[in-house]
Amino acid sequence: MQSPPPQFSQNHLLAALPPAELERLKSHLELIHMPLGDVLCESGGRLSHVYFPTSAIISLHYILENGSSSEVAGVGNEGMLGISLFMGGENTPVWATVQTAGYCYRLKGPLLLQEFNQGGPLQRVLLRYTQALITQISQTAVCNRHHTIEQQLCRWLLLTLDRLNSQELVMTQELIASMLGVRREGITEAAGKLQQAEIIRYRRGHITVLNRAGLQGHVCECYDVVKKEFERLFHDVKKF
Amino acid sequence: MQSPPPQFSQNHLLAALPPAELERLKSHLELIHMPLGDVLCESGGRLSHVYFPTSAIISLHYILENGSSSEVAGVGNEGMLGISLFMGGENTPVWATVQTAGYCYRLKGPLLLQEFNQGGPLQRVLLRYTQALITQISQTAVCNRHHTIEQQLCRWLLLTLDRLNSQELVMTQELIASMLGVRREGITEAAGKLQQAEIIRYRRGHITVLNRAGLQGHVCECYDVVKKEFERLFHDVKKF
DNA sequence: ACGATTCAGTACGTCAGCGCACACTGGGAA
DNA sequence: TTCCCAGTGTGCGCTGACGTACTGAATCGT
Repeated sequence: MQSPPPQFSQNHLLAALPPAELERLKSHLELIHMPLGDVLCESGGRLSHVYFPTSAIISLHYILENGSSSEVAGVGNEGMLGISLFMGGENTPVWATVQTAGYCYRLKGPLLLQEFNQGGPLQRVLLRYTQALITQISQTAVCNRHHTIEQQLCRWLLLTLDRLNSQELVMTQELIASMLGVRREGITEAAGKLQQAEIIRYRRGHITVLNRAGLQGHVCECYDVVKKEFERLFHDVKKF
Repeated sequence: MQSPPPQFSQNHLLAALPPAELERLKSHLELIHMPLGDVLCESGGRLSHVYFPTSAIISLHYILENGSSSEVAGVGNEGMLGISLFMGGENTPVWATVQTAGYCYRLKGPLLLQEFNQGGPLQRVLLRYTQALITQISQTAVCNRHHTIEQQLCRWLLLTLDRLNSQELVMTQELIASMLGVRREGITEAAGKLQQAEIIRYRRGHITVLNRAGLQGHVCECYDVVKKEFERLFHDVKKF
């Protein structure tokens, strides 16, 4: 993966901060590379930092006693990992793993908390993001109940595409299945249909999206709801 | 419904505030009765107030284009309705309806926002609650994917029981079905099993829980996760 | 007191997704 | 080049939940 050199502004939350605010944080923002599969946080584990992805994608999921699991939300360059640090609980039952290798900026927890408690623009941006995250998780809950695997796969692909600059994602069917909390065979079947429709191409751990509009034709409304909510919440964020 | 005269402290969030803080708010807290089925907020609608239930229970649910829906979380005396007012989005895609008639205290939105922005104990309590709500929604998402209707019914009953002082709830199977986002017949079947096991008794819109421990024997882990997370987050809240 | 209405129970056939088993194959490691 | 195996494609039978339709009974309004 030859990523271009990351810019602070690639992360939408950092980009939403007033220049002076960002400038003040810059010296504390540490750039790190996150390898695929890295576990950033286990259930109940404490995060030492908060992470602002630029090219990496982090998956938030819950794991059940019997070992099965589901992603409840993803975190890419539109967001951040570690809201529990400023929300007050310090940790949560969530697992956070690296779904797509790439870069993040990170900030030490205590420092972020201190900044958050100033109540300035950073606080407003982080709270807005948390609000958007709640929508994403809620929509996932409804989607899990009512929509087919194929629809959910499309949703997941579109959300992931939006976080990448590429049309190709490195991702096995097994991995996607564990994200969505379904069988690997279920993904094989759904992906097969999309492949026949020439919407995607699958090649041993590499998915290439040939026709983004095609995906949008198969996706459930959940994608749009989440997308629009993020736009709504961050469209005018600078005004505050 | 002859509820006992509500006390501020019946709502756990109000109870978690330092006495001085609560005292200051008291004159603005308006007690209102909420009838069953009342719609407090439609998708994208703006709330004029935030609500702190004492005996009422509010259901948060998402409605899909095809009309089907699912509850993503419930709000009883452990919580509040209206987090979007201080999180910054002002509204969300959520619907809020009264699931169990009863009393709430409410506070005008702008006033709450002003208090929240002081950054004091109220802010900390509200953010902690939001964090707990996220856990509840996330667990619902996973539960929707992996657990049977019967398990989910038990979870829902237990969560509802915890918010009431009574062992009897006024609730048709149809209504429960729409909460869980399943068919009414699915609830009939699951409730039938629980009834045969003498765990509950069903009588035209009235459920009586005969054996709470029995419910806990049939419930999935999701109930405990949510319960414990609330306890953890509010156990030491006074310290802050 | 009685009819209307709402609610619970039952019985189909159908289907999406599951669990399991196994066969194939592309591509990296030696 | 060859081997090996992770990743993918299939084919079962099974089951939980769905859609639909209908019955019976309890409660409410008049």
